[in-house]
Amino acid sequence: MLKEERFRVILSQLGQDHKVHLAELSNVLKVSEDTVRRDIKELADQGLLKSVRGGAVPHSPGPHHFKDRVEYGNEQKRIIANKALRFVKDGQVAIFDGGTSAMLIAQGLPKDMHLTVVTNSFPIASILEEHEKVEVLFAGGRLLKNSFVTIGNETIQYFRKFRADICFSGICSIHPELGVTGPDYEESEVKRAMVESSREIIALSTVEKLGTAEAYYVCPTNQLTTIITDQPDNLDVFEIYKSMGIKMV
Amino acid sequence: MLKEERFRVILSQLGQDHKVHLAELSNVLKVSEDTVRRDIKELADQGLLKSVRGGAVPHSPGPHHFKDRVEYGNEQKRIIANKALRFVKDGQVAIFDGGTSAMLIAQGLPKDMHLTVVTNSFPIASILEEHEKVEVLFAGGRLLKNSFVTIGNETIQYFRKFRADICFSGICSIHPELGVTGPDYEESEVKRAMVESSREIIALSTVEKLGTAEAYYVCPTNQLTTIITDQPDNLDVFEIYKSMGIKMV
DNA sequence: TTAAATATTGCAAATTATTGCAAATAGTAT
DNA sequence: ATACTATTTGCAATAATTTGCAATATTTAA
Repeated sequence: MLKEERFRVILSQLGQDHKVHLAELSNVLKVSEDTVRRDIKELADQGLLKSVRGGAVPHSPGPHHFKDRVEYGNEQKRIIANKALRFVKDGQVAIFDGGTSAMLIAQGLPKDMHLTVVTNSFPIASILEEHEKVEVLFAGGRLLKNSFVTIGNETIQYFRKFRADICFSGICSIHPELGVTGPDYEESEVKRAMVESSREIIALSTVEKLGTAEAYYVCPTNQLTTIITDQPDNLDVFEIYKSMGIKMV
Repeated sequence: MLKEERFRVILSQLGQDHKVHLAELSNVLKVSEDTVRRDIKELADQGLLKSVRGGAVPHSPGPHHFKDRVEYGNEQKRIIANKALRFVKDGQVAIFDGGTSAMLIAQGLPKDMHLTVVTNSFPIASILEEHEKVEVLFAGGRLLKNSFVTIGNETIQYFRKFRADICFSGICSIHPELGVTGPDYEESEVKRAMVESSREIIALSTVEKLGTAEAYYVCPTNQLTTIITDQPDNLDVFEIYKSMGIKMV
């Protein structure tokens, strides 16, 4: 088999799956992983792909570039996302935060739903590319590289300009008296801006986070409209929140 | 068997399989591998195919759906990017626009260079993820989905907040009297904001774009500091720009 | 932190290219 | 047809490239 044939296979699979693995290619092409590695290096030098540990990804970041970073395996979050989808209605303005839960919601949105989404998350913007009727308004700011979200004062100011119908905010700690809190100062500040810019606030959490608190304050608990967890809606721990007028799902 | 007949067979098989192997052809054509090699060399000289180790592949290689990626390897733009890299200095604040030229520059930046990059392009932000010492400030705004850049008033306002050292702006039309112009209204507006926020402005263009004009105005030509093209710096057409105090590279 | 997975490097074997050359072939003018 | 020349072909020696392997780093995940 010619080297060029291997190149074709590699690029072709990359075009299809948006990623290739060394071991897999080694099997398919019947050559050693070393050779595949060398092939990938050569293609990378030509700018045709980007070599990464264990394989390669497309070099020009297309629609799927950020999506592929997500772990979709988490069943809890998937349950939460499915529950959350019921709350979005056609024509709304929605704020999505940068967590993986919100990402799964975006992923699950009907392709023909008309929506305006305000977000500070590259992955979410990337996912919504395929949703033709969704207009994406992206919050500028300083880029947090590992998580691909923007933060900082600019981001906050951007969210403040909106009055959204609904806001999906990922897992923070929620405590009846201590309020909603998060582990990172700047991200918590951004979350507050999101929450304060929205009429309806859907908190996405797991039961373990209920009744706990962390260092940085986001908002009072009674500001939440709904708390979505991965559990049935009739747990005892939910009572205190229900009594505060929060819908538990 | 005539040489021409062999040529026919080779090209025919190439059209069918997108590849030919020396050993295989040697069998089919009943001639030595050396002869096949020489045949292929001759066809390659005529530009009818591309000779590779062990055989040959079509001259414009690869399936068509990779055209966009192949365009990435565009030699012209690579030349331009290499020239442009000399202008970036450690510690600067740089504005990058959303074109592929600017993308190639970002890609070529030394991994250890300390830099602040302001951009409205997802791909550029993504490329710069690996550059640990580069801080990325991302301009918010309405997301243009197909090209993954933000545009609109918000984007413009974001750029206006900066006073950058250097700005890399991709191919627009450049005319001595009519100024710098572009084919899209909103993108041209954003480009203007970028240009007006920077001390030094490096225009990335090809010689064909020089002396032409399009519908939407970006800035006066003499506002440009440098024009980088894929050609040597001593062309006659460059004189008019040099006389305006613009550095031609 | 350790343990596992992946990368890098150097190297020898296998494959393919290149070169020079002599024999075979084809073309041409007598 | 013959002699002559130019081209083509196959072969052999040599050079270059590619490939897989093993030993050694390096990175990642737990």
